[in-house]
Amino acid sequence: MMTRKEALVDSIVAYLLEHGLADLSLRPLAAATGTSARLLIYHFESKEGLLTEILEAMQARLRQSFARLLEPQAGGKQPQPPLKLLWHWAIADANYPYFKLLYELQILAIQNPEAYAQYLQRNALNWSDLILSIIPAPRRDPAFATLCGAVFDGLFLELMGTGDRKRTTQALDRFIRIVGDARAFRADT
Amino acid sequence: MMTRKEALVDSIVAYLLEHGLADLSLRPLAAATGTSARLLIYHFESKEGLLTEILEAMQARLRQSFARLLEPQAGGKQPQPPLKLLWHWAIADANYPYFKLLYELQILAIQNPEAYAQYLQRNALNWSDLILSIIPAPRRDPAFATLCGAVFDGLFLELMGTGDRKRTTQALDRFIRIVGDARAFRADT
DNA sequence: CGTTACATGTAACGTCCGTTACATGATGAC
DNA sequence: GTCATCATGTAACGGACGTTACATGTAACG
Repeated sequence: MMTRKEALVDSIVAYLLEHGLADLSLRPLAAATGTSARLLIYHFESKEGLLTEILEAMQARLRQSFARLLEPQAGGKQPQPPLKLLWHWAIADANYPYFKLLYELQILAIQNPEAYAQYLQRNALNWSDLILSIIPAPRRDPAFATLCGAVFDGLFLELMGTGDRKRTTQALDRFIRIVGDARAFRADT
Repeated sequence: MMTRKEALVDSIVAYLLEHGLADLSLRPLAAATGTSARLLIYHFESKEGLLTEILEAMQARLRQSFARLLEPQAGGKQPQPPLKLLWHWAIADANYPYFKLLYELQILAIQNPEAYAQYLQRNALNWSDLILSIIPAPRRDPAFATLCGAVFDGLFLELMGTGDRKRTTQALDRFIRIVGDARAFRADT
């Protein structure tokens, strides 16, 4: 059975995913989620507490989704390059809005750390570590890991700006092919 | 001779570069630039007008700086890969804050187009076109151009988050080397 | 000197913000 | 049935917001 608050968290998550963080304000949020500013404070102590809880809930959902991504690899699927696997997971309809929000948080924290950095610590997906972990060991040096993370971030940014899934995905494929072709990574050198 | 307003624009640009866009408010801005909210409205009509003018001024400065970057290539410098040239220009102390702000604007416009997209149109550096234009013609296909733009954006994002000029620059060098090595781009295939 | 245009100060308007005080339903325990 | 606990509604607080009304200073021009 779902408590009132859990249902509320669901609505708030949905609202934040749609409207972003920067202009969040309690009364419109309350109206959109069928409650009142009074009750938001009652359940979450403060706006800051609300954001903390909601961002934690989001992070938990993303982690769950990520775990689900890794499961079926035991099955007989043809193996995809890890970067491509990660990409299609991130741009899937179910996960895309979460990433959008986390990128917004990242930028807000850069420009206004006093206000937003506190949420970032809790919500560091630790993206670079995650990407590093899926890179085959022989290539696991800092420069290449940073590059892979940047390709991912940059393509996602481009996707958010243009909505062009096809072109961004092709660009990722190109990257993967170039890396595969590069002399520095081929066995015969 | 500098009019009062031109001097004011300078101060406001400096303030915005330091504090970002998302939480801009007239009274603190006025206090920091030695004027009053009353006068800001007087000179710029409205907050929206102020942002429009200031962002235009920023864009003009960046364009000037970019023009200065291209000039000395007539001289006897050793040619750098275009991406690397662009990168060192963008992360130079004088330009870095402008890029930071433009990335913030980009993200804000993605999450809240009603409020911010209007500024984006005027301030589209037309990044992808710019990057496309510096790519040698034989490689000028959409996927590769998108990839180069993404590498740039992603590395800049990483730089903003971590401040690690060295690692991000090394990652760019790695990208350039990988591209140079890739079979798909070598003459002997 | 008077006029005109630009520049500036003071104070307020109405609105929204996060938050709180206070009262009151609902629900289950004893 | 009473009592405690959770939940909720109404209304307001003090403050910040963008903006405006109104008066005043300043300076160049006739």
